[in-house]
Amino acid sequence: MKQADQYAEIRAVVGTIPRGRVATYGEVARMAGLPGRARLVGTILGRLEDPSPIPWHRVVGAGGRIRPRPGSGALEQRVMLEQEGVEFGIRGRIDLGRFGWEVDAL
DNA sequence: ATAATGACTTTCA
DNA sequence: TTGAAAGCCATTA
Repeated sequence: MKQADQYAEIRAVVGTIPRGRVATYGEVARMAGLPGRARLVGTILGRLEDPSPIPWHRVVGAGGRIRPRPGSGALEQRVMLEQEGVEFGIRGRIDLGRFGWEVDAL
């Protein structure tokens, strides 16, 4: 399998995250068929062009925490998520039990 | 081919 | 609960 396909797969998975929900880097990697490549997901999202159709803001760190990153996008991400209805608790944490992606299984 | 880097995660003090 | 350290893995230099 070519790496270009894996990149596409990751972008596809991120694009599948429903509005108002979030997924962790690790989850995205696993669903893209690349377990253990959480960092790769972050790397790819960071290489996306500014105006990208990919909802990168729906990808957060483990435990529903916004991961610090170069630039001031972290703040933007939080704002966008709040606009989609995602609630942030104290300390800026997201309750994955309610806003996580694969929570419908209940 | 070796070394450094990073939008990650988990473990331990 | 918070912060530091190590583990992991593909990309870059």
